[in-house]
Amino acid sequence: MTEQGAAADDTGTPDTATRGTATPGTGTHAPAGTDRATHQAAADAPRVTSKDVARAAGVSQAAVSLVLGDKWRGRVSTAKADAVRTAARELGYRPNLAARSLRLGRTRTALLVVPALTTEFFARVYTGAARIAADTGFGLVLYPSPEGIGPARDPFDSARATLDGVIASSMAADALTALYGEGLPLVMLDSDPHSTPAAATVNLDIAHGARLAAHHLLDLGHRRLTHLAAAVDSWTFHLRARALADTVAAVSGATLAVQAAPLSVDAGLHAAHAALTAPGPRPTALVCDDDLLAAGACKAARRLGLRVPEDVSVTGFDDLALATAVEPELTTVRLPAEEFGAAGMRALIDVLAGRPPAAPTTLPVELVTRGSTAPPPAEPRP
Amino acid sequence: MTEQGAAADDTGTPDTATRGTATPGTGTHAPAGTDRATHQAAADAPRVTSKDVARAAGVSQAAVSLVLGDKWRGRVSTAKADAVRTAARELGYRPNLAARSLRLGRTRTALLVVPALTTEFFARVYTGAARIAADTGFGLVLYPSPEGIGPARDPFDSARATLDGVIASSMAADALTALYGEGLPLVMLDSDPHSTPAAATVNLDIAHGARLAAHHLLDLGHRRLTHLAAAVDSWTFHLRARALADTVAAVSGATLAVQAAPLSVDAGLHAAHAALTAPGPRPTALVCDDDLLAAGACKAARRLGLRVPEDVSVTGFDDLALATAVEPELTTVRLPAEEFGAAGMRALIDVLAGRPPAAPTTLPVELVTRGSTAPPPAEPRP
DNA sequence: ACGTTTCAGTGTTACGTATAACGTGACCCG
DNA sequence: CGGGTCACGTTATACGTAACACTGAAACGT
Repeated sequence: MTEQGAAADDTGTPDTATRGTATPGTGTHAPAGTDRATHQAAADAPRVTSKDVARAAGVSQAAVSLVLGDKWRGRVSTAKADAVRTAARELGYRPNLAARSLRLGRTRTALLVVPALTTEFFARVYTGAARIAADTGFGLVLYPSPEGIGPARDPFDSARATLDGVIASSMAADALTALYGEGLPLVMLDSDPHSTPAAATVNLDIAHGARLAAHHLLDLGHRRLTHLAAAVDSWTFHLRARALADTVAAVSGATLAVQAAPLSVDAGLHAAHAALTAPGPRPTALVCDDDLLAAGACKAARRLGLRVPEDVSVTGFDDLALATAVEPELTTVRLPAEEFGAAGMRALIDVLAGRPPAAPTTLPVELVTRGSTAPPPAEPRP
Repeated sequence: MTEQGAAADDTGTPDTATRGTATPGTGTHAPAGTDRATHQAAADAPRVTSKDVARAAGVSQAAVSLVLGDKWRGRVSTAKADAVRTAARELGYRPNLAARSLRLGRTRTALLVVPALTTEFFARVYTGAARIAADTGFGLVLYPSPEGIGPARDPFDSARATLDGVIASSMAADALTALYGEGLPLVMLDSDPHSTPAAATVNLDIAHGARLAAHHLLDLGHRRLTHLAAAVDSWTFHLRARALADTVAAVSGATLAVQAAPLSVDAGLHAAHAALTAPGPRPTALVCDDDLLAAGACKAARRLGLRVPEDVSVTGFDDLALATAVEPELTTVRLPAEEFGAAGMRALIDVLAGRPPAAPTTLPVELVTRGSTAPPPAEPRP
């Protein structure tokens, strides 16, 4: 599968193999097979160590460490401290993170476990977490789901040695079993606080979002709703289902059916088709667990000759870019994805610093009303 | 672990600080409330080192390193090698990556530089690269764009010390200036092979994709096309523009206008509106630089009372999830995003291993014909 | 004048790994 | 039978950093 690009060679690529690359000293005559010695790809970097800085500044290495570590108050004179700092700057000194990690036993690196990164939602969660990680000098590495990553080794093999802590989405709960008991500080995103032994928890106010969506539709006059539910066994989706059911049940005469589907446009299409063609009175509103399902639902409705929102209303969840790309634009529950990730990272940093983690945070969500919802069609009176 | 209170040795220091060990200065009278010292969140992990394995297996630490590093042929007996391996397994030994990196001067970690991760395309690129990184025991860290990451320090401050190599999208060219000259092996994704000094290059056959889209529309009979061009100064978009212009120019009587827009649904909407309402004969086809622009273009067309594809055809680029979420589904150029990232990672690993990088790869693209393109409306004959 | 505290530093060590350098016997060959 | 090779290991570093333990002075209080 390596040589893939043989097809479509009409590009007229320069076929001359004479590549004027750098790579000096490639032995042209000797094939040599594989050089056992490291072939010196690009190791011309004269590494600058703290000892070099010390020599340049006329102090000891220990003083350099003190000054650069900002622990020199009353230990090093201001003059020498300045000398150290200018020397470090002029030499372009960068501390060797491997050595520091070895010494300190900490790596300032965290792991973010998400079910899948291609999901725009989790890409945004990552972005938010990475932003504040970068601001605080942390690294953030990703573990984007067991099925996405292929048959790799246990990704936590090296975790204990490499990571200071973990932030995990409850949607990746299967991966968590591998972590459990590893003794790593763990921050959970959107998980049942009673079931998971986490050092801290950050939640989105999912139940409130579901209630907002339900109330919106009920207020418009809808009485027959169907919940296009994610076929994912996860806390956040259980919450949505329950909040939806409770809200609908509170309004007399309203019913809530449920149709499960994996999280994709296509699955949404099929599930909505099933819901809209099921025997009995047709639902007038479809409440979907995310925007992909909602987009699929809109397609299904139109294929059945139904107009959105005149004949059937649709709501989504997440407010992805997709929500405004489809027509009509989706009424959806906006989740603060970046802030979600950022809050998770902040909580982890607190835990690592030994600060008592802030009380379990719950981030507010909001209903964005767009064109995919409207009052139900006039009921045919029998 | 010296016996502290044994006797007054040569120093003759009085017992002013008899407990020179942990927690200095804990006043016995103080209730102590919250210890300022590290609060010991979860540090009960009894780290297993190669020395522990050595002791358990009855060999020296060096032998453990040899065996586990698979360099023991003719140096250690099979029996002892087995003993080492079982001891390592039973103790749950995990090599300390920080120590290894310090010793070796390599980290087995690469950096992927992308313009933005929220873009589904680059999320997929990352996924592909991460998959093969995991398979080969590499780490992969992300640098998701200067504007996305906030006012962090130069992310390459620690790069030289932490990274073995870099994979960079040409769309993040501004970030590359910081890298240039750092001496890190660099693999470029989709860049002009003549302009960038990279150790290896992996390209998508973008020009071919653009030609496919243009030919598709020209074959359907379109003669007035407008290119909704990304307002991004990047090699890949220059390529699209040129290939499009060349292909259209080759068909007599066909014209190509250009309308620039940032890469978003909204920008596509506005740009398409401008293109469709510009003075002169209306274009019958809009060729968009990505699917977001195409989705916006569809919205603009419909708001002007034009049907897609009957009145105006639209093509996209990338084949994102969005392409099948909108209606009509988008005719688009599918780019093998995961394979793109994977090829980049493979190339970098080759470079790092000292193997001559495979010839500049060009990955094939393909046109996916869906519902957003059709023959142009019958021309009103004056 | 004398102990004591503070200032301003330096010497040294350990973190855990990989490998070069250094022995051992045992065996083989001339 | 002596030297040389081989098979099998061990000892001893070095990587770069942070922090502990210590040391001269100078300042300070009485």
